[in-house]
Amino acid sequence: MIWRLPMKYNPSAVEIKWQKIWEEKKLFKVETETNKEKFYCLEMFPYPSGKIHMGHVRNYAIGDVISRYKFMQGYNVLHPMGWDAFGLPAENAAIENSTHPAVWTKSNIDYMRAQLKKLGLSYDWDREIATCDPEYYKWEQKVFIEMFEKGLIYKKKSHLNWCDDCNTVLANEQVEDGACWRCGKEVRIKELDGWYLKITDYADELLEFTNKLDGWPSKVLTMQQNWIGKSYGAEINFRFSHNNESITVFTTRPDTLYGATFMSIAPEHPMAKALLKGTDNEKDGLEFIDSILKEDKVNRMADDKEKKGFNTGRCVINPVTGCQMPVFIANFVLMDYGTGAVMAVPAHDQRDFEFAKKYGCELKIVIMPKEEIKAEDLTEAYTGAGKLVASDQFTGMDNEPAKKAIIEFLDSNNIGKSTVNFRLRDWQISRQRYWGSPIPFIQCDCCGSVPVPFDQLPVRLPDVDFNPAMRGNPLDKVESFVNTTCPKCGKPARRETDTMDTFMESSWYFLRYTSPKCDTAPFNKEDAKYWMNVDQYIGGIEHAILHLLYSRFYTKVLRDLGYTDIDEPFNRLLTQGMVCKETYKCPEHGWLFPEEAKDGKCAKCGKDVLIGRVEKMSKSKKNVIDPNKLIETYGADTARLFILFASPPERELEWSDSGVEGSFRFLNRVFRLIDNNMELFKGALPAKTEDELTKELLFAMHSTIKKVTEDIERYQLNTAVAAMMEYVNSLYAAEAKMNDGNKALFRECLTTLMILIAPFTPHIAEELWEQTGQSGLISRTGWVKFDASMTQKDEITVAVQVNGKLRGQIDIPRDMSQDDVFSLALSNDNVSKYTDGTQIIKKIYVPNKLVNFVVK
RNA sequence: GCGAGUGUGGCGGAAUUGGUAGACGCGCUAGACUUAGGAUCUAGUGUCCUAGGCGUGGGGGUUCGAGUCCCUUCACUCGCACCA
Repeated sequence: MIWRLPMKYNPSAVEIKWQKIWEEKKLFKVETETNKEKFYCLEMFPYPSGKIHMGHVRNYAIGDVISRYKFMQGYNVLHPMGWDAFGLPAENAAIENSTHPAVWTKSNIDYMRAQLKKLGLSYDWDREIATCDPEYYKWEQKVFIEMFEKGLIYKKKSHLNWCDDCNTVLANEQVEDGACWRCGKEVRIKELDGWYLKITDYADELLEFTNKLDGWPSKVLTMQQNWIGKSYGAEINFRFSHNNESITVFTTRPDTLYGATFMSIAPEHPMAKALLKGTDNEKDGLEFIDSILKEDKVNRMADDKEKKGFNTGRCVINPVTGCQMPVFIANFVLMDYGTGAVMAVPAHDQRDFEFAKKYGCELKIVIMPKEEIKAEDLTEAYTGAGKLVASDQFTGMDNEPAKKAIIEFLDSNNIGKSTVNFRLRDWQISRQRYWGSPIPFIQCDCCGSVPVPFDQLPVRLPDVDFNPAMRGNPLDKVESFVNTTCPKCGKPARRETDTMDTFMESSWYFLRYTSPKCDTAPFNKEDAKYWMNVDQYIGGIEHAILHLLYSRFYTKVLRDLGYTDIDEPFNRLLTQGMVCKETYKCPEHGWLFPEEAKDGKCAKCGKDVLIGRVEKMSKSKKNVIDPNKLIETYGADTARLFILFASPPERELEWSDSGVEGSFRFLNRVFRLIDNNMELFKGALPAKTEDELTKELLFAMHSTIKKVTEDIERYQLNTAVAAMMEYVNSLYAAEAKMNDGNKALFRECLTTLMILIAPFTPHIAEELWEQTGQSGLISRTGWVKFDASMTQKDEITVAVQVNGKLRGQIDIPRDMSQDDVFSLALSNDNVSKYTDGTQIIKKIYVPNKLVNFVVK
């Protein structure tokens, strides 16, 4: 802790002063009429949870450097901020505190906006949006109806987690040990209606474009590719032996069809109960289905879950072998992948193998590897490549070409066909919750689901009194909201009370920013055309799948509805790493806040504190640093600088209090350096003369500009900061040697320093700019350019190696001829020690860098 | 299990194209200034038996030359996970 603040640099006064000036001058308000090239820099907007945390600070500090840098480079920069304002926490807080979610949300937004302003971020606050604003969700509702009309939305029943007491659907993560997280009631699976968006219609395009998003981290693209999960295979029909019906399976291994000895279907499969009808075991079978469906989804999908099945007593006929295959209902078969039924090939699929061992099913080898295997010797399924055996006319074929051949055979006999399957499922957007955008539909007994006419949008959330006794969806109980008339037939009808998943709002907010006040459409087409795409998007890796995939999908939908021409919203994506910190634990009091663990003793009991692992900052582990306190102590500039310097943006950042102090020290050094030389900025300076120092200063200045510029371009902000620190060190060294002839140059070096630090620590830069009497604001000053010729030294030190080992260094004039370099190198005392009496068989010269003699 | 990533001093991290490993910062050591120093400044700081050797998780390879490329192995992190 600093126990005496340095004399002149007073961050809190400086920061408040400049934040006020920027705001008054509307410095970052977007220009509308301009010839400048545009740059759209966007950070993921926050959920207004109450206050900003360090993850936000890191996200926005990175975005701010990029925006301010682009701004100084002369781009017309769009750098907006807003609020992902719908969602569960607001509603839970409302119920708990008997306040309306809108009130809670608004006060959080006001508080967090003030916090962001304290960080000195260059947002155009005139474009601020909050997604709970009816002027925002109105357009979402309109687009929703248009999607419906285009066949991209449907309603379907499916099996979901349900709590009887709360009367609502629960997400998987809201089920704890099979019970409701809020009331503790046992959760059951219920078949329920929900609204779905047909994201699967876009699966192929979403997948294909992952190959074109070269500004995205490959990690995110790989995750999305896996999520979409395209696989090629076949659909094959199997006839039942007891009636004329058939059942279809999906398989990626049609080459193993001759080895299929039984079949497994999902408990939810529509045929499951029908199959049991009339069998001896009907009652047991139905009980088995119920017992599986009763389990919550998390449990059922658990890692080490034992495979369980029930033999229905029915059989299908293998279409190529004619064999009878018993049909099992099995707990591990998923209804929402493929067809919900699989042909089981126990010799060549590990799951089927385990299942067959347990229930005594036949194993039949049809793929033979080079080293022969026998069914009775198998301890696990053989899933590798090989030649087909016991497969009629396909016997002897390699299994890969056999896949195609068997599909062709099935196709020509109307038994099956080649098909593509996706892991991606349609997007279920129904939430039985209040605090979300109402789904603009009316349920009519005669007409079904009828969209609300456009002129009646938005469907606003009705006013509700919240209190702790509330259960279920508040909307269901608002008669005036629910009871309406059918827009089609005029008869009494019920309004839809499901609201939309909040990922809907975040799927298009970046488009709304381009014309946030547009009242005739979701956004103005021309404005979107000018601003899109987002040139740089920055956010957490946790959104790699959901938000980023939904946004890509929604953008394509808007394109197909005629709203835009763009295929993809985000050109470049930067996923910043987590902010982590050491954890502290007291043997008696558990997790401790950093301030409770000072000097290694628990503040409550004095016991020794256990220092735990470095983990992501979280309230539960108490390893958090409050941005407010940080800014109070050191100022926003120090907070920003430390965060940018400590780690490259994509990687984890480990919090370090002494690192923060180091950054604070650096800003003091900058302030003092310029303050010490204030007289250089007052009046005329002597004419320039050239000496050694001139060369050094020119080199330092131009190479630092080059390094900082190039590092910002490639988003290596930590090394950009390091370069500025190095520059300041060299300026201090030069200051001691300064004479009249290079005062003017030194002044130029200082001016350059202010400009270079401006995107990183804008307040101190602005203050020094003013104190040194420069005109205008530094935030509006052009970025500095470097002269490449100045970044090269005339005298260069070249490393001399003998057999790859460093033996000496020589100073040469730049671009000396190769032969001269060799002879100079050989004349070096230490080098000649290793070359004398040997035969030089090879000489290597990397110009201006390195010499290597290979000797024998 | 599948996929991706990471591994460099006491610590956070540099090394952009295969070319002097350890920039910059933290910490530490010594000194200066000082009533004092947790401020500031100066010098030093990978390691060892200090000629020189050894050093980027381990082993092997390619190369005049490898933190960087290839093979192999270990450890950790993240994502997905009965996806047929």
